[in-house]
Amino acid sequence: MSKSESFDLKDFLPYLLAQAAEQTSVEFQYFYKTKYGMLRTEWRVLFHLGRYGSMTAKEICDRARLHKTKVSRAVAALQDKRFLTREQQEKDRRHETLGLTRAGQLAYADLSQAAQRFDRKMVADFTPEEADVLRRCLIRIASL
Amino acid sequence: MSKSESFDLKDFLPYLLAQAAEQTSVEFQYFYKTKYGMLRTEWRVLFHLGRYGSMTAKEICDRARLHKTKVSRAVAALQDKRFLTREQQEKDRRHETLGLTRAGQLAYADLSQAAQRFDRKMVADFTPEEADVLRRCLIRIASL
DNA sequence: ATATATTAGTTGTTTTTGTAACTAACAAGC
DNA sequence: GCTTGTTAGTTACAAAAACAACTAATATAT
Repeated sequence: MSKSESFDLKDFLPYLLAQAAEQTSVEFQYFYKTKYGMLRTEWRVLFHLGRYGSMTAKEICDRARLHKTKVSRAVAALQDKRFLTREQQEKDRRHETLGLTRAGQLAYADLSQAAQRFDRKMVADFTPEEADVLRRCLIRIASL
Repeated sequence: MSKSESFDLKDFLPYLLAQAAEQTSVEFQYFYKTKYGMLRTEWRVLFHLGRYGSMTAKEICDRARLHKTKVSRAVAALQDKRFLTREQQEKDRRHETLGLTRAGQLAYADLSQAAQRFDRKMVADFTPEEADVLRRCLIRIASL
């Protein structure tokens, strides 16, 4: 049997990663999409503001590795939902400081707790060693 | 420090999976997109036909866990590129058997070898044990 | 035999994403 | 000052994905 015949998509890491990511993404969507009508980028932006406090869109782009147009649209959507407010900075009016409203903070608290429970539940399927290896491998791959 | 404050997106498995999948996907795109002008679904369909031989669109849907509209459009695109041909089955004219042309087989050979090299290069960043755990974890997560 | 349900596959419409071009504000060089 | 360049953010348009509705062929039940 030649090498090319024995090779299978099921062994191909990019394929496995895509399938695994898709699977968990669909499951976790229940929390931000069904409950809050958010898109994935919106949840990520909300998370960054909730976790690290007020910051500008640019800072979110850098920290979350998200393109500025995605962030721009997510911010607009979150503002529509009354989850965040913008405030233009006086000394440099190009910057606007983004901050969560009370409703935004509540959504963050709810979602981040759901995320923690979700994560713990996923990890529970593996031994601590496996979970540790998995996490480290993913971090390494993601930061190439 | 409360639990919710110590929790970070960077520790959240669905996030890590998405980032890792995105990263490898972008890299591997060079082969099927830049070289052959294919979309990801097209490459997957091509792969299934190249690897397992002629079959119907439905069989590809089932094996590749792909929605029928995606497969339908990928098949049409691959046909436009002269990579596959369709043949209606006589005993049930709803089915059409899809098969690769010579050009399709060459593209498959090229891409599947590129995939193998890509995979080996990724795995080389890890110990055999790590790679093994990673693969097994991903398979488990993907098949939930 | 004919009405009903299924199945394979396609097409159309709406969302979402990606990319590039744009505006507004500031900074630097001369 | 006034060009030129940069940066933050938005907008507009094109590519792609998601979802629903559709056609055609066959199978099933009465």
